[in-house]
Amino acid sequence: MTPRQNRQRDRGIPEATVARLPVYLRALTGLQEREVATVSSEELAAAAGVNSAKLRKDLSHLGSYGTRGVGYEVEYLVYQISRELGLTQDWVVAIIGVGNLGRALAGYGGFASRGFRVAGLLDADEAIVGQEISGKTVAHIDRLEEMIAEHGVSIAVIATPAGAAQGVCDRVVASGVTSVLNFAPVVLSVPEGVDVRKVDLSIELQILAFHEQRKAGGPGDYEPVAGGGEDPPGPAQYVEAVEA
Amino acid sequence: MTPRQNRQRDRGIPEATVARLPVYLRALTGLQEREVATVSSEELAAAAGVNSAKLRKDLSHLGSYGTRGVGYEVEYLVYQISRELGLTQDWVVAIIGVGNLGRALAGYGGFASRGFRVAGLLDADEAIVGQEISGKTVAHIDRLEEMIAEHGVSIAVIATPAGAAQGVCDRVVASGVTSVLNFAPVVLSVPEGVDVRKVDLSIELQILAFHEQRKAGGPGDYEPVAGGGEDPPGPAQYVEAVEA
DNA sequence: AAGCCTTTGTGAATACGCGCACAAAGTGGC
DNA sequence: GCCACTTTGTGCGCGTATTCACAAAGGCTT
Repeated sequence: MTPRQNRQRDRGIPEATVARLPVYLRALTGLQEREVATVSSEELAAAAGVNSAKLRKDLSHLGSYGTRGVGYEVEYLVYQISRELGLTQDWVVAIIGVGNLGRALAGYGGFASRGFRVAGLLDADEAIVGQEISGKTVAHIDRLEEMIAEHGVSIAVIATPAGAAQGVCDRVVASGVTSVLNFAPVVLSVPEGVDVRKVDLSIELQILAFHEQRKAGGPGDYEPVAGGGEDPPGPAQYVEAVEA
Repeated sequence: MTPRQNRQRDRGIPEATVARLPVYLRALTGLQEREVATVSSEELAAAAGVNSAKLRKDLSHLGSYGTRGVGYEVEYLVYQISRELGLTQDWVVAIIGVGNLGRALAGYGGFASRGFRVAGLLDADEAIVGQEISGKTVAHIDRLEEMIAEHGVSIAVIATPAGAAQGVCDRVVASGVTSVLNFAPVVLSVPEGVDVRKVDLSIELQILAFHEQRKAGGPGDYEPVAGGGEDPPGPAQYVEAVEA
């Protein structure tokens, strides 16, 4: 991802900071529910699982919203972060692909609670079209463009099989959508100016497996290839290992 | 040190590299299906959506597996990456929390296809216990420790409501699990040596909203203080703070 | 075998993110 | 009003990640 030129003022909030703001926000709303009025960077950092200096630096990118000697006013900070993240306005979301995952997403409470409104569910499978899921009727994918225009969809959630994802992506982008959340296990290619974020369960598991393996002693406890001397194993031999 | 550290199965593979290896692996298996025998770093990088120099450097951490002037042999590279990630062995997974998301996870094909075996599904809800989901019968959460020990679970997937997640996490960690994939919207605290990865749909959407908002002109070009249209949360206090 | 062409592997430069440590700023007590 | 105490905001150094650019290495052709 390119560090896009951010000409807007001094609003160059680091990407790493942006990624943490939602975490802070969640911790803060938790405090709000417990009616805590103010919180120190130390406390909030602990709740968010980060270093307190990092938290202060992150917040300093939004402005100077703390009070030295006291801390941050919870409610005020919630509002500032929400505004920075764009959560003070509503975002219209379309979920494309109503398989197991799409269904789970449609029923996910975390959407509505933060200003994300699911305008519609779409699928190509005639057997699914027409079904009612979480209070919404599944529409046919043919009506994708229509729905995007009609409801003003600005974020598309792609939960289709891998093979259909790029095609769907092209269509939503052609319809003017510039933000895509992709659950399909493919790398989507999009034109400049379109943001894609990817969630991939399989990749997360593989990363965990790597660390788990390392804890257990790393790869090559056994040498998987004969003649494991100093040279890298030749290409011819591993095939047996793989197919064995 | 010689430029070629033979057997540089250096445990110091950068985290950023590890996170990309599964992406390369997926691109490679795609090539395998199309029966492509060799691939250049340029082509593979394009398929994985990264810079080719980065790809080469990533692969160089695993060893010197390419041929200059030719590229990488697809099948060989698939094997090497799989081995490095620990996918040449089976990993036993337990899914805790069988709501919408847990159900979707249970049926997710990406698990089984990479050596992840779902040993069991667990839930606290008596109405769900006993149901059959994707060929597995849901067990009661009381049998968590028993199941972990019996099946040798090494990765726990937590898909419970937020409130239950930390408790479940403590229990799986106490049972010896050292890798956790957390879907619950909470920050889990775990002892040293336990890896936690988090997937949070809501956070991803919020990050997209931030960028979407910025594309549209950024937050609060005008001061979003009282009278500005929306009702900011909370009474009068922070309004003063804004203007002060 | 020699030369040309392609592509890898990597040194070097740059950018970025993190966390320490501390001065500045504000609060509360007396 | 002054002082002691708390906590923010940030300068700075360090380590990691990314990208460029090129020499080395291999194959292919003649």
